[in-house]
Amino acid sequence: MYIADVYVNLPVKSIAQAYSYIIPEDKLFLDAGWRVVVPFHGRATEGFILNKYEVESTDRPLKKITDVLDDEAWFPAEIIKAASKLATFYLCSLAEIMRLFMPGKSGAKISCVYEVNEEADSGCYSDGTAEKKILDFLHEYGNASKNKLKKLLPDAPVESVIEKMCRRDEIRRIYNVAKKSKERFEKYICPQIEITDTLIQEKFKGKPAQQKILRLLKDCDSVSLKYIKDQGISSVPLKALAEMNCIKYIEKRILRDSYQDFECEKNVKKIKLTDTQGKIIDSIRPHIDSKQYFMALLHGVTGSGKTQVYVELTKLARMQGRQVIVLVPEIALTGQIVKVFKQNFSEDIVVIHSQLSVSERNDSFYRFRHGQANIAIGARSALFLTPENLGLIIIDEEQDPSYKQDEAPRYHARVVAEMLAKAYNCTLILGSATPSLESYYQTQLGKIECFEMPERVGNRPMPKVYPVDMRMELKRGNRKILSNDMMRLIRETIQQGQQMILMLNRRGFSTFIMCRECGHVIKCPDCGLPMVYHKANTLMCHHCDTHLHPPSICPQCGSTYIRYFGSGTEKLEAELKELVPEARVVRLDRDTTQRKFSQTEILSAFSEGKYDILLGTQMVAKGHDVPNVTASGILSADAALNLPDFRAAERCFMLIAQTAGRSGRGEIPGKVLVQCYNPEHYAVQYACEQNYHAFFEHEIEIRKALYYPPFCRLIKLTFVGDTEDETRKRAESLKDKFVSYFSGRAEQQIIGPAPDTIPVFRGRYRYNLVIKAGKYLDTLQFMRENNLHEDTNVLIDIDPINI
DNA sequence: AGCACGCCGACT
DNA sequence: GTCGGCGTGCTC
Repeated sequence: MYIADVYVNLPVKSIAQAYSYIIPEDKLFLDAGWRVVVPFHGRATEGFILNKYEVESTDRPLKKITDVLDDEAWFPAEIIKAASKLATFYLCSLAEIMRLFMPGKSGAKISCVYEVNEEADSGCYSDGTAEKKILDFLHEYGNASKNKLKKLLPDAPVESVIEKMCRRDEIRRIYNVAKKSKERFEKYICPQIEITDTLIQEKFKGKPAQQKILRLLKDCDSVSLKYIKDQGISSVPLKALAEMNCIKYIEKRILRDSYQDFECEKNVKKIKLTDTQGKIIDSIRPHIDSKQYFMALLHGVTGSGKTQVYVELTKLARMQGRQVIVLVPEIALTGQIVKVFKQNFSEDIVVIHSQLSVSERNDSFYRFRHGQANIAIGARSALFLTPENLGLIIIDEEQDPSYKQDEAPRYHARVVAEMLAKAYNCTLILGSATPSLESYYQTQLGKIECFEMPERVGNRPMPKVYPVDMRMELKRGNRKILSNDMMRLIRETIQQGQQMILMLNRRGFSTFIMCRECGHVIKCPDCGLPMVYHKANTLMCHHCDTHLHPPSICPQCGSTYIRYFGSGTEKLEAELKELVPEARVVRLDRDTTQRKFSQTEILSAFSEGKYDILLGTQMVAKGHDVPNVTASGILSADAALNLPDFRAAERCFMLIAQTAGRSGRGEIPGKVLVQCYNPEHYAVQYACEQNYHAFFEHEIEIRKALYYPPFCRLIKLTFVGDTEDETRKRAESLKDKFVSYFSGRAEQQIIGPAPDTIPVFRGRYRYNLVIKAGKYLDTLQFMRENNLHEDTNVLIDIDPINI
């Protein structure tokens, strides 16, 4: 008999291993890579076959594969190969990685109906019993879903009756892949009773979890199930409340984004390539044609026409009949690139983004899988399509931190793309105006090829960038967010009918509130970070999204002398309205874009000239192209410099360079003001000169001296535990093991333990160790020998974004 | 994900 | 000593 090892696709990390199933006689064609339906814990579950083998007999009874989902293997061999390398690299299970390549987070929707066994006789039950009614119903109608049976027998314990009848083989379950629904739904709960404080305290006394749920539901129509789970509440109390008819489960439709309806003019004028563009394309062409793995970095200043190079390279790959994946940091903010690709390739494109419904996502996966569309554009999840014949991967703005997934598995799109490119023998192009130090260093070592595009298209000048020393402003008595120079630039720009971008990298109104009497800062009750004041009279935690009402007296000393400090985009918006009332201002940050569509709406309204000033967080610095923007201002350029992170300077440089790059893309040269408190800092200076190479040379020396990436690989280990002492001790003991394991090898270092930036999260203490690995493979070996990857109280982050 | 088991505090 | 809430382990 043939056995298949199957990974199930359930959205839980804990199911990490493969389970064995018997391949039924009529499905012997099944092999590695096929998607199937298997019974798992009594339910039909989507899974895929990892491998297949023949055995004489099994040492324990195995279940059979119930159904097959596709007409061919879902996973090409290349993907299985790349995925197993990724699992090794990121020290996680293969199942976790493979799940990324399946559309739909919680697996294919599988419905289950019950059929009657023809031999079963309802005569052996007396009239009126549930068993008889079920059998009679099934004999008459053929099959029925569980819900139908429940409606038929509202008072009977239908589930347990069904269970018993299945065991007696009177009825059997039949699994079907559910019909595609057009919309995507999210589960919510909503209250069925009037919730009052007294009710919570009296009727639900001694049920803390249920009280917590009811408190969350008080004063609102519904709360998403995900939010409840995020509060650390298990499914048990939810079920209890539902059974008491206190709450009801509902499904809310998730609105779709507008991208599949993205229309654009088809007859574009033919673009003549510049010499630089032509030369680069000629150099890469042989690599694409050779069908060998090749990786290159395209370093082109803002406005140098990288997008056109992407288009030409895509054409080359398509001429070979091969497929292309284009990654952008955030699809809604980079409509430009989608537009250009649609103009060139129209029907051949699928756009992948997080707002797609399961069925839309399924369709996109399917179309790409079968070559009905051959170019995919999307955020990092577009890497997990399953192409037959991939020929080119492009990662635009490769330095962007959104390419790092911030939950397990914590992969970086660049690493995934490299593994895929190697497995498919295809070309990988990284593009950026300000490449990450890691990537640019690789080009210096000659490990990846580098193509430079130092000039803007049409010889347009780079914008002029000037620092503004805010210390001098303060001395002159200006305590506002906007300096006098900035005010002048804003007024001039508006008077000339041009547009401006203002970047302040903090949301909200005031960034922290403090008691002037005792110095107490209001902190988030859940994670201990300072709470940010937002205009709607709420305090928000930007980490875990907790909302509070601001206190009028200090919770520590009772003083009323509470003051609001720091400024965010909301305050800037208010200040602008007061100082430049004639300006039409629009704000772009996470708060204004919570509604679907609005990112694109705001950006297109701005580019149509409906607003004079676009202000916002770093969102405004991403790759959109508005020719009428002639000025930009950066208001908190060096705030990030004070953070204890080795990438602080790199971030500061990139923020300035990218915001500056948004201006002067049309005929009129751009002007940029950079407000800062450290204008003499090298990151600020080189950014104002827009001199990437000088910045790189300076920064790389510092990284080398302090032994940081790209000279080593960082691994962050977060220890989680119930008591502070025990957690720290476990971290310390691992540190000792590490030190003795690598006894004195200088290239293997370990720092810590130190409390995490969020020292206590949901009542659990968090301590970090940071490993600086000169030889990553050896460190991997060490972690595996100590079973760190199996320890649920240790979180592993390879190449963390912040430490 | 969601069911069954078993721990632990509240209450006869 | 028993009952019920709720976290946790397990799913071929």
